Amino acid sequence: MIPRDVTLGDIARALELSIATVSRALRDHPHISARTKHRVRDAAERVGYVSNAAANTLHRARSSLVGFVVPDIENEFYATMASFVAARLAQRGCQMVLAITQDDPRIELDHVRAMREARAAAVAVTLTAAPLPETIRLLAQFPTVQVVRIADGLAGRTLVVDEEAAAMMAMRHLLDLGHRDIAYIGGSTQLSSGQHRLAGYVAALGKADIAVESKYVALGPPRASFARSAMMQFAKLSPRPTAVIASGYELTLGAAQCVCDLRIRVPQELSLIGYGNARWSELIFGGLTMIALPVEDMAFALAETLLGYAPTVDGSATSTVGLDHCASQFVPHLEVRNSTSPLGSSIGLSIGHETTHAKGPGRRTRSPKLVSPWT
Amino acid sequence: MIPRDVTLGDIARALELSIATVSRALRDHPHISARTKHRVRDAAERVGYVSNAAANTLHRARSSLVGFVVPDIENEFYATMASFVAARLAQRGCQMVLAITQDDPRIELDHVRAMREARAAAVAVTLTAAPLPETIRLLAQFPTVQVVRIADGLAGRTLVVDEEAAAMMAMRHLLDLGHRDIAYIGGSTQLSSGQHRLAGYVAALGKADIAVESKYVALGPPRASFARSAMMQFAKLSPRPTAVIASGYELTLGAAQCVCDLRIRVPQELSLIGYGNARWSELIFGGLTMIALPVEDMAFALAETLLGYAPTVDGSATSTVGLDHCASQFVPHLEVRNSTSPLGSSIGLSIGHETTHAKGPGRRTRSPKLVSPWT
DNA sequence: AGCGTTTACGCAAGGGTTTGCGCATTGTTG
DNA sequence: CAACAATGCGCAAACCCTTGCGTAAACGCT
Repeated sequence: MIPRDVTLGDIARALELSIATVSRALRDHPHISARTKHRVRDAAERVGYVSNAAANTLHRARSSLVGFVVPDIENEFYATMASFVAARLAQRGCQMVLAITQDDPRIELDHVRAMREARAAAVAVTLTAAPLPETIRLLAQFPTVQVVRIADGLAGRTLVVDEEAAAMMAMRHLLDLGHRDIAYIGGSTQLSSGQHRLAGYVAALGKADIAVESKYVALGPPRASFARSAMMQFAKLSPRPTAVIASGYELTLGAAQCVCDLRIRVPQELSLIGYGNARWSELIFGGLTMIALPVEDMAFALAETLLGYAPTVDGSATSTVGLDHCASQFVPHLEVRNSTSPLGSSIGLSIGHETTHAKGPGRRTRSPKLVSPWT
Repeated sequence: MIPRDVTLGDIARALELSIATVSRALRDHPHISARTKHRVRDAAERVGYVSNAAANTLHRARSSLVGFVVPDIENEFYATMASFVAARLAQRGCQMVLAITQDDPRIELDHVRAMREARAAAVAVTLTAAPLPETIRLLAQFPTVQVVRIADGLAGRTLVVDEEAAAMMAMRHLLDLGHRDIAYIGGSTQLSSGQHRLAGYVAALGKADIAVESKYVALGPPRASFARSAMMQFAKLSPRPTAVIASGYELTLGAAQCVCDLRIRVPQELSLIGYGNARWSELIFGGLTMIALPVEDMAFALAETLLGYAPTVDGSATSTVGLDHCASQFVPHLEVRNSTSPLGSSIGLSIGHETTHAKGPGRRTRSPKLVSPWT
């Protein structure tokens, strides 16, 4: 710990070789004899040599770090993405550094600056609603890929979701079930994602010739607390909505909390659709119908893209191959479960509405058995 | 992007100053005139200078990076910890780099090695069940703090939970409710945490003069899938357990999944206690009784400890102050909700068992209102 | 023997920053 | 007025590694 780190020089001295030779031996340079390589590696192992990443970074003016800037790691979507991407990058000798902005532009800037200082090889970002100009300026200085949310004025690849289609899909499902009074809880329209999701909601209503009632639309920060209070408002409305779409992870959580607090029976009294890839979605309300994102595909695409930008450490050619396979725009699908039912069907759990756009196998959608096999 | 990064030298040349002066001006060194400082800062701003972290790290032989090695970021406990710690560290100019091991010792080693190469200032780890010797050797080379799980043979601070007390607390709750056939799903006893939790289970049974039935104990990898199959096994038992404790985040998730799949009614047919800080715990089964950890306290302690090791960037004295306030061993508490009920009370939701060890205000424990205010 | 080629290694530059020390210039005191 | 402190700044070393180029030996060939 306190003892100075062992350097190439130390090994060189011990073996009476030059630093250059030691360096090359460790990097498996062709022009070094097998015997020397062996001696060097052996010595390195013995003295516990560990290369100095800083010196490397300094030399080649860029590090092998890759940044991932997310608003919130407790959101399972980002957690999964981060997890997956980090694993993939690690395989190729890149470290992912995760930055959490809490949707605060100041914090965001600090993180981006830090990545810049670290000479990160590339960075993936899900920007805050109103990024500071400085943030954009800094981001422009390295290969950037924007995830989910996109800001204009920033070049580079983008990985987005067809939010509008997603929202329309959910709406279509509800409309098919006969719902007309459908409320919507969404993130701020300053977010590109929030904007498009709302657009989908509006478009779907338009198509069905239903007017958009502003009292049925709640837009705000993507926090559970906001969704909770929005839901409370809906509960007080006179022609009460018969269905609600919460279009965000936190928003879904908040809406669910409120529903639980108020002991609203789902789907008998209210059909509810959530958004995101929460693992708990199948556990509540006998299964919460969700707008689900293809996280794995997206994570794969993101990882490959980032690897394309990163310095190829192990010499393997920059495999841009994967990039062609994966799209830039991903389409979500609706996981129909039991939190949505035909309007007016107050007869316990509803059945027969699995004919919709659900792509995945419906096996996890539970049938309305009443007798538990447990007893 | 391609244009070479601007360096101190560039600024120096432009201003006809020496590099040293520019450096000092930016770091607010006392022996530089205000005028010069201003000129330098102005120029730096204008040309978009951003300091080279690698050069710094190289110079002072240690970076301002702090590592956090966790098994799984989708576990809300670690997500919250990471989130909190990262925020705190960022305030002090440290970057946290998150490493996810997936409980794989190989991956763990890779990450730890990378942190070593990056000359991280300190690292917090939640080790895998069987860390590679090399991993331990590397960890010994910097200030380490072990979180939740501890391995012997590794010095440094530890941040643990009184797992045994936690398990006993949960058991006590169930025993008080009249349960005798209590099953237990736990993580591998190779994990210090798994070991102590199990010890608590066993001890509580011993105190109550109940023999430990091996068929009621399932130990395995801390994965939801394991808990799920363990739960399946329990369901097949002849004297079926009337209560189950799942002692881990993933394990709780898995157990809950199984319960949902099997349509077991909770708490009427089975009392269930989970473990961790899942935000969804209040949403399922009308509220899942949980062994909850004081995450925030722990995160605070961790952050302060790490800051104590980190180089004080902004010159502020290494505030080891916080450290005295916070313990090394944290005591969990039981959040009693509605997934546990007295044995034999098949009368819907149970009431009146809020007299137990629940520390927090019981306000979120829902009363058995049957009529929803919604309708 | 002479020549070209391959193999094995060393020299030294360069990359950006920090910092101890030295050198002026200006201001202060005996 | 001399001695002295304070102020403001530059020189150069050090941090560790990579890599282009140079050198020297060994080898195969005519």
